[in-house]
Amino acid sequence: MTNLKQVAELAGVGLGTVSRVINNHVSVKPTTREKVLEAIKQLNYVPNEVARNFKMQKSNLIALLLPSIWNPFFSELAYYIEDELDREGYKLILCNSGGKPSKELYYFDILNQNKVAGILGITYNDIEDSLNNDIPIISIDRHFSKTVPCVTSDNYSGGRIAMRELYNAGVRKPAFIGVVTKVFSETMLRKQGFIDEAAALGLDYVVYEEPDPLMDELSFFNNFFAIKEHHEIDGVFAITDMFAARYIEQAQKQGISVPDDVKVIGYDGIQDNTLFHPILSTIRQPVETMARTSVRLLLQRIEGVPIEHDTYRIPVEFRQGKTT
Amino acid sequence: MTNLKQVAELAGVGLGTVSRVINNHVSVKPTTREKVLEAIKQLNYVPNEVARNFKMQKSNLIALLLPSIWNPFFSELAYYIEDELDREGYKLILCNSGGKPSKELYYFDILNQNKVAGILGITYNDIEDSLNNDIPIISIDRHFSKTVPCVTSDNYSGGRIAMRELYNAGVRKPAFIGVVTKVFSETMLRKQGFIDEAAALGLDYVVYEEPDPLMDELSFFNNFFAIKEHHEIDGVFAITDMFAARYIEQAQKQGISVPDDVKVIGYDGIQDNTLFHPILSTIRQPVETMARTSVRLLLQRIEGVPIEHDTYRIPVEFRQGKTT
DNA sequence: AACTATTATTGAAACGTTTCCAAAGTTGTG
DNA sequence: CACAACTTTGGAAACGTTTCAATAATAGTT
Repeated sequence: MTNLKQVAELAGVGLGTVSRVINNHVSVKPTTREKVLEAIKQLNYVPNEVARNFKMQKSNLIALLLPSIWNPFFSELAYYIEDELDREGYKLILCNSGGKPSKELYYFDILNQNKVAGILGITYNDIEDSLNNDIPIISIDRHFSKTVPCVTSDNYSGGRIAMRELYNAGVRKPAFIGVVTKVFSETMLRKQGFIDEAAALGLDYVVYEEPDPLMDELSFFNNFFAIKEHHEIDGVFAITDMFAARYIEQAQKQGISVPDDVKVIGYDGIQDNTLFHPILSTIRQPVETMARTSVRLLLQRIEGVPIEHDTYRIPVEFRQGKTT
Repeated sequence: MTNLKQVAELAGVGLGTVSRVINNHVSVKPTTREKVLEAIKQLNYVPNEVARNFKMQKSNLIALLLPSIWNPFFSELAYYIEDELDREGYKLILCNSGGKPSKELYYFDILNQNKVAGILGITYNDIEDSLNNDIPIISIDRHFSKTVPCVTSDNYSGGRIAMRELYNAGVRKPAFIGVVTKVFSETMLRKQGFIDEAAALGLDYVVYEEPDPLMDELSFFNNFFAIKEHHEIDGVFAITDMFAARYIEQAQKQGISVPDDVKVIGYDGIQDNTLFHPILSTIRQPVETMARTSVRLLLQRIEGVPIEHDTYRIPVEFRQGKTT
């Protein structure tokens, strides 16, 4: 591998000059620049990013820490994040935490050691304490602390809209289903929106949440359908599209027809839901906007520009499918 | 940030000794090791990975270069790859090429500059020339050259099994649909398996491929259904599950019922196809095995262990859905 | 031409590791 | 106790870049 020194020698200039040419610093005479460029081309020189990162004591790596890339919502998010990062010259490190606290902590350590430039975190657990203030973080969908800005969709409005749409579709005994999320999680607001709207409409409603976020879905629905009252439900707002899809799958096994017996609305608006049976009505999160906003804010942080708000809520919209 | 030197000073030993303790080299007296460990703990020292990578002239980063993480098949693959890499102490860099040659080349350059330890590539284009032999590569689903091992599912058998299953379901006028892939692509064998099996069964068959791999699906199906002969088809083998799903969606708009009028089989076995309407019959690729095999081979390469075969074909299986 | 102000260039030092040679310490043997 | 053989340790050198203080070159002014 050729290095700076070899280029400098061939071009007959000093190390610093080559460095300035590469980094487009101003004060270098056009004729000198030419010589250097020529030498670079001739030697087929490419700067060693690793050495550069080392010297600068920072890398051009941004980590995306999420529960599982396998989840279609996260993979869409990751797609746009990677795209935006690439435009800005950053590379994306992907970390699947499985939603486990230990894995989340583990990755924070690793990323710290690797001096990543920043972290985009979609975390499930309270990891405040282990936050290293050296590394800028932007959180998606969860509140860490005042010092970590959070990007999220407007979950509360989403919850209200969902309930309103169920109502418009004739639902009078609605249920919210999901997994319990921590108090500081933004997704909790979906439930709150649902509750407030149901109350405003004067409806009797059910909230059923699985306390263990890692419990498998089969047991969840077994428990759910074991409760007699749950068979009177005529509308379901599920915390995510995938959860809604699982509900529909299980409901059909119980002889419940969607949308005839029960109307269903999900949350996310994942791409494939047009392929689901039946096409799922949902609250669409503006994934692309969320992704790009998160990246922008993170880069702003990295560059030391102060960030105005501590929470950025992006508006959602209802997308009509065949389940309402 | 504390560094080696500070630890050495506190422990009252030399630089080399601390380094040897950290890297678990043998020749260090137990009492000395204790002292060092104590100092490390006291100073809360963590080794600077960036400096380490620099000194060693290699990083612990592996790049995964694929068309789009948004695609559910690739996101499943990425999930298992990340898992396997993490076990081995490597980090995953994610690169979406969009299947564009320019982007693939671009990423090869970038990754080269960043001295990644290895690359897992799912590429669409002929990028042989730009391969830098310094970086070990394992290819998934495409053949580069003899020097780049390829991990793939048994596409040929998959094609034959698909055709056989269509036949068993009563199909007599089958079609293969997909996008044209390069000669060196393994996925081409799906078509070949289909053709050979159809021929062996003495059937009349149709092969319809879109020449532009980046054309949008809507135009593809418009073109497809515009051909009269295509309305006589009673069975479809699609090159991927997503493609099959799109076919079903479009066919229904044409008033064609699946599986009554046309039986359909996809390829991949993506997780969500149980949520599709109707549940898709498919040839399931053993994604997890493929992912872990690829990683193992790549690490083997990185460590300089020679690799036995130039192609690893993992067996597939038919998974019955409701479309056959 | 002499001097000043400005612009362009040089190369040593530093970043935090690992490696390696030389030196010091330890143990065993006759 | 002297010497050999082995084990353990110290610290300089090196990795490829950026930066910065010092120096050289050039342009501008009188």
